[in-house]
Amino acid sequence: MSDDGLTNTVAARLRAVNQRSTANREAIVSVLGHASRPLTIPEILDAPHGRDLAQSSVYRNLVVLEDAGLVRRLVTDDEFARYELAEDLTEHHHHLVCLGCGRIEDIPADAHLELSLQAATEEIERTTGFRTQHHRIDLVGLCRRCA
Amino acid sequence: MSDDGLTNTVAARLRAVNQRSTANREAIVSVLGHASRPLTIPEILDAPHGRDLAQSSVYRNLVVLEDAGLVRRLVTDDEFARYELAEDLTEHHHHLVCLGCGRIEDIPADAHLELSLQAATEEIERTTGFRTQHHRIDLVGLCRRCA
DNA sequence: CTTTCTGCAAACGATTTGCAGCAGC
DNA sequence: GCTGCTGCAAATCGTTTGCAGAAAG
Repeated sequence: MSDDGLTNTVAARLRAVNQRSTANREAIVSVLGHASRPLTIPEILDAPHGRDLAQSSVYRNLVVLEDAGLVRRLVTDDEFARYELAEDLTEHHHHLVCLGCGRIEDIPADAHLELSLQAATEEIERTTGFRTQHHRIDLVGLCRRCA
Repeated sequence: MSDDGLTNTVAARLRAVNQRSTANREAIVSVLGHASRPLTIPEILDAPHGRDLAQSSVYRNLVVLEDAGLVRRLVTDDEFARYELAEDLTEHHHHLVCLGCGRIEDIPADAHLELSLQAATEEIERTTGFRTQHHRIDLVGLCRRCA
């Protein structure tokens, strides 16, 4: 999505949940939109955005952005939560989790794998009554640099 | 694995990392071994084990048990971390994560899905240099009761 | 102008840690 | 008997929250 299209989507979805469109919120979405991986809050605070974000505002705004369906929160084994743009603003992807440096990288979803998972999901829903909303696939190991 | 076999494995792996075999540690492993899903620390404390575990000891012992390769720690979106027996003591499985009640249930791995994922993993390792140690697949949605 | 957002500083709560006494080996 | 485990209570630290002033609409 173009930066402009993204800006419009942000404004629209915030309005839809009765939240105001503010410079802080735009800045946070912009930072996430330019990353190829989920970011921690320290990383968001350190990223350049032409304005100094207060930590508490970032925490509060990420909750709002998540409610608005603009952002997804991930939790992993390390100390900080991580945030990425909602999948309908990016592309369906999975994650490589590095045990060495703690970094998480996005990886595009594989079509054949998605089909297998969809078949397995349907079988599970049939036998358990579970209603799937989305899935997560993570490969956990060591990235090239840490290997 | 039988309860006795498990007890021996626990003793052996603790010894291997220079840790003592204690009643608390056996009790924690036993509780996890009788659950069909990962448990939080409050759940472990509430489970009957014929002995009163101190919260701090449970936290400390779970770290030791994880080091010994007996237990795996999971983190999800809710407030508490969850613990389950290491996969070589159970069977390879994936998780159903319920957004309603927060519960996580084990689900056996599907052979065809595993093959697809293995193929995708090899391709990813080839192109990125990532070294996979294990993977996670979660279905996130609502369980039968919460649907 | 009114309502909501922001930044600061204080509160919260899951997890970790210091310490003195008890248990594994 | 040493050494390391246990329980208690206090500390830690990522995250949340109360409040007074600033910005969105």
